[in-house]
Amino acid sequence: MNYDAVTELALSRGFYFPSCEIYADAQAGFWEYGPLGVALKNRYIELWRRELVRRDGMLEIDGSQIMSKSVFIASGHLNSFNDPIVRCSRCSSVYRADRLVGEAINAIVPERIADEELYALIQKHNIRCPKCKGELSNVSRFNMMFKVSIGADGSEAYLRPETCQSIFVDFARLFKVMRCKLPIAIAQVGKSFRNEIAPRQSLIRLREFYQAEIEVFCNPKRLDDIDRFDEVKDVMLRIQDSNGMHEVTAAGAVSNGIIPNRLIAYYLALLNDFYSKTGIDMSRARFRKLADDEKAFYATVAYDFEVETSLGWLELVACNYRSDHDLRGHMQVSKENMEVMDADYGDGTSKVLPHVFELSMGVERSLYCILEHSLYDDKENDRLVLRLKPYLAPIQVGVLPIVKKDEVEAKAKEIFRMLRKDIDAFYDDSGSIGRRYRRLDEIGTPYAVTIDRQTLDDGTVTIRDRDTMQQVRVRIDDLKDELSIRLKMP
RNA sequence: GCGGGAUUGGUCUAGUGGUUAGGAUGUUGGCUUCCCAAGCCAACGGCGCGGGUUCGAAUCCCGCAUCCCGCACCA
Repeated sequence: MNYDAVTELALSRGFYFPSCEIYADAQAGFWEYGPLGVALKNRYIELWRRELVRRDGMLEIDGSQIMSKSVFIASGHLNSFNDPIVRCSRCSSVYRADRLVGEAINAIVPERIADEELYALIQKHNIRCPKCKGELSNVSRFNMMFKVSIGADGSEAYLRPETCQSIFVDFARLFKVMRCKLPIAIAQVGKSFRNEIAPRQSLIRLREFYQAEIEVFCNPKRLDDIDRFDEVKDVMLRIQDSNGMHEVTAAGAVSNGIIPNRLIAYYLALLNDFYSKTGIDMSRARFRKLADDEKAFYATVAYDFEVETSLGWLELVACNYRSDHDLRGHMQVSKENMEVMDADYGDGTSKVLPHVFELSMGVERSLYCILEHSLYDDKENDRLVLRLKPYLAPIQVGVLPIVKKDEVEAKAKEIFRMLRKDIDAFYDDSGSIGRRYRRLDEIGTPYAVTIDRQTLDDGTVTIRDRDTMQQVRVRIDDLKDELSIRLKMP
């Protein structure tokens, strides 16, 4: 299905909708999760915990969203998480100053060039607005972080632009108190904030959004020494690099150099396993190796996990080898030692400043892809079906009396009460049975339990399967078990 | 941020200055109904915000905001 269909479903059934929408000064880039959306998100996160955090023995933390200025001096965000821009004084078009100059003088402009130098170049070469030939303003900076002031004296701080900085800041303590050994992964799911110039497309580019990030701390000399690699060596990965698309096993990708080491291959494989269980069509997904000019300022090697949608290829997860960029930065600014002890591998030292490989996941984008890949227009049966994996469905089972008559209704309510504490169940007795099935189909409810006259005679009910519309009859005594089996996480 | 288009019940939409603002769908209640959006009755619910023009504005003009498309930007 396409973006419009997903958006209409989201609005009409309360998966998500614009924030502050009753006010005219509502800002773009902020969206709310409704009841179905938050349930879907929670189940998605639970699958993430299962397939990544627990599977790999990661530590999970939950850090502050507001962090002090020093954090972002150390991380480089105050200097690098902003773009030099110039504005045309006539048509007020805005351009990236470094790129404009680079194109005009046909040379590469260094990343760390000062604004004054950039402006000097603009004047020296008489660079004008590409659109209207108007004069360009002074170079200014647009920082993507939201600044906040704390307390009565208004101390400067920032909303975190990525969740991972808490992990780096907390690393030294966590390593000690959790008795860690390299390699160790630390995970966090939470909100991040970026002051995007042009938020677009509902959940795709937000100013406030959830990230689920994993930072793997490792000894840079031991990147091929991963005990658990055998678990994933046969996982098939689709990897695109400058030589084209490769469909290879994790082990094959390492041996022929498509992936530089086993550590990266191992975590890409875990991520692949996770996404293959979300219901995203993996034949429309790939890991794309980024070229040097696409990478973030801190990355030395980067793969994006991308999924094809009606909006084109969407980046869901940035997988960056950040080397020691972050720990080194925090070590220098805070004077806190971030080195840890590892085994002595024969070079006479066991002290190491860990390197980091990260999996930085955009939660909203992932949920959007799941919705788009799951939504199906079943023309044969004249219905819209959200074919979510049962374990991700916001409402897991509908409980429906076949007719609204005293005895059947009472029995149905009794069964609903029996289920509701263990299973996300929804009771519905309004309208015809077909209409109620359709409503459940549209929000992705995988099963419907129907109570009919036979229930009163022999204590059985039917379970209807959303995708096949087939029904099986089970005893009420077995119902909870029957449903639990079907709803189990994979 | 630039250019273009758009904004009417929860959702989709008709409406070129005077309409009781229409329909579909939905929701609620009732009747009917024992398996896939059936039918009947009733009810609920709307012109993005702010200015202006006009005797009169959903409709014309200006500003703002949001949404969509393209450009630019994007960890």
